[in-house]
Amino acid sequence: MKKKATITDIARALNITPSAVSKALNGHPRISKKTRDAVEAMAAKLNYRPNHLASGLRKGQSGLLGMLVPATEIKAYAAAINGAEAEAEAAGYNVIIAQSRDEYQKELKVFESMNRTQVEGLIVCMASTTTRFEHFDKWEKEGPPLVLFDRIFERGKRHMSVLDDYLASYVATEHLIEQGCTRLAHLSGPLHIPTYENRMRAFKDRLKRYGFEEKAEWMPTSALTIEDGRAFMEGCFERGEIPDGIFASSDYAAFGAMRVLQEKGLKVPEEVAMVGFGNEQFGAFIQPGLSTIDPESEAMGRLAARLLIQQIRMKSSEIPSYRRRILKPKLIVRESSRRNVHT
Amino acid sequence: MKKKATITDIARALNITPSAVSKALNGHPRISKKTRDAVEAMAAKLNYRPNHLASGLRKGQSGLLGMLVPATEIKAYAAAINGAEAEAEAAGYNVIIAQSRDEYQKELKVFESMNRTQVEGLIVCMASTTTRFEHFDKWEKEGPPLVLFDRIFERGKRHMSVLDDYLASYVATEHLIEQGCTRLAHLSGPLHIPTYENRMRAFKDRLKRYGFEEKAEWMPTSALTIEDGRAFMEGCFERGEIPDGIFASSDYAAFGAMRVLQEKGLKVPEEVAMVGFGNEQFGAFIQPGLSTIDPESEAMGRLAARLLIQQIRMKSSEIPSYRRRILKPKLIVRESSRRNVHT
DNA sequence: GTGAAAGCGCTAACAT
DNA sequence: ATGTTAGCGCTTTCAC
Repeated sequence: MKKKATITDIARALNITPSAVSKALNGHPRISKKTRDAVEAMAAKLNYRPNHLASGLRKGQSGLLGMLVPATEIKAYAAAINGAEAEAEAAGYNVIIAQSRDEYQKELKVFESMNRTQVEGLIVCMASTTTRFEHFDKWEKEGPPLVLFDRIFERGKRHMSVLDDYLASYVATEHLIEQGCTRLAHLSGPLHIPTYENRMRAFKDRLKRYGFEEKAEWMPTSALTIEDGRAFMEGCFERGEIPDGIFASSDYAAFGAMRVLQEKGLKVPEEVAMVGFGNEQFGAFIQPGLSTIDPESEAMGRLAARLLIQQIRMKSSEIPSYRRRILKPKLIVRESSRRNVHT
Repeated sequence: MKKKATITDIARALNITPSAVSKALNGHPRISKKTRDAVEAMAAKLNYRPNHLASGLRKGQSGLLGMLVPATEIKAYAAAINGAEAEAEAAGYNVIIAQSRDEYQKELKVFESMNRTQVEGLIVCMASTTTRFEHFDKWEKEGPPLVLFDRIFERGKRHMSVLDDYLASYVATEHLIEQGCTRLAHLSGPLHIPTYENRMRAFKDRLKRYGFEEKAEWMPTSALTIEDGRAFMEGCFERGEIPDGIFASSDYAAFGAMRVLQEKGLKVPEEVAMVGFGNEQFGAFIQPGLSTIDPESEAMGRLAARLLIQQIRMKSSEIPSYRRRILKPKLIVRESSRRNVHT
């Protein structure tokens, strides 16, 4: 591991000054083709690699973007990361990933650490347990640009890249109704997050439209995990009231509920039709295959990164109005909701 | 977004010098408790955040580790990333993740980019298509420390954190034999990667030990995906020879094979017992549940990071002998291989 | 078209 | 115990 070559080394070897080398390397216009070629040749020969720390310090930029997600195992977030990284790479940025595990305290720590690391921007999907937003306010006042994705909150508008959750829920609920379901349940996440609130609202709107009953016990708001799904379904059996259609805001919850149904001997989709959310990999593997909403997460991540990079490149003088990118969900129909009612 | 406070600002406000502030902030011993307290108070008041770029430039370190994996969706790699990040965070490092998509060319690019980004060390799981290793040689000659994990190669020894693949395969194969299987197949990856070679060797050793037949058609070496698994199984049906036990080096391949068996009406595990590899999430969700080898990936990632950080902190003068961490696999028995032969 | 000089924010001798 | 000084590698005016 020998010492690395610097522009000064190149300069010395060529009998010119570091500043000329810097200009040559950066395609500065006022530099002769001859020296530019010489510099490039020498750089290659010395195996020169620009030092990002030095140029970053000088230019006040780190070349780093931060991205905070609840967990990287969740398919939707993994895909969003891939999208954001692709976009970032194209723009010459690296991405630092952090996870909140859906814990507010961890989220705070990540904000701290991202701040220290001098990221030039932050992409955030907030933790489900986050109900205070001072850290966002503070960041926006003092820090570099920030873009929310997937989960958002409304306190003060912000840049965001999100799914059209109302539409997603509309489509999923309509689909269940088309399949002949009339006694519908919706497993939701916390309603203080507009993401889930929007889905719940669309769900209720559909029920109202068709004159179907709205049962509070069939609309739990903390039902995102397999265990939550199981618990919900077991509760239904205890109360002796089983819905004939379930739209869950998470594939995991849908799976948990489905397994209980199967254990109790009910048929999916014939007796209970199901639609999940998130297009997790396992949904295509289980039997019956789980119908689901594909949240277009890769595109969501890509757009979030693009939005962020736009902010960064913008002269900070002219603060732009808050921009949002809203993606269209895609319903994926598999066996768990297909009853072949009409042909 | 106002200007950030620097140590110079703190120094000015306190009428001392930047270097005193620096020392106070870094817990340097020869500084009075009084000034230390004053500095800390002022730092808090001015909302000071250390600039990593500056200190990094000065100290010649970036605080960044690189990690290259084939793909982040694979459970084993996601877990390894989590492990490595936990370890890195504890040591004050951030981790930059990159994916090769199992393509040699992408791997080369990532090496380039990691070099430019001034990472202080690199953790690598090579692409399955990588058969030339010059970039490793070059990195090791010129770059910061490097640790291999999961997949390794033998050309020149290197630091590594790996599973005991021979043992994993031994255990899986023994388990199938215990369940009464005698006509065994093994779906493998490319044998130029010792990871797969070791598994294949253990598999063959077991067959030999028990005097079972070794059929070339039952030991494909490019069988890691769902499609590969399907293709293998379909081939078996075409040839009219079906194994009664399959150990696959990937849960995906196992799943593909299993689905074909089920489509053809064969019972798993009664007619064909199956064990996969990787402990993918879906394995617990499908029916029958897929027995598998848990590669202890999180620990593997953690140990890789620990090994790397040790190298980094070591005086580069004393080059240490190459260290390896070898993890014990865990067999997870689910329904796909459980025949209740004894008991 | 190229050079000289200053400095980004921080740290580490060395001095006092 | 604190200050002085120098410089990490690079970029950027501003001269010439």
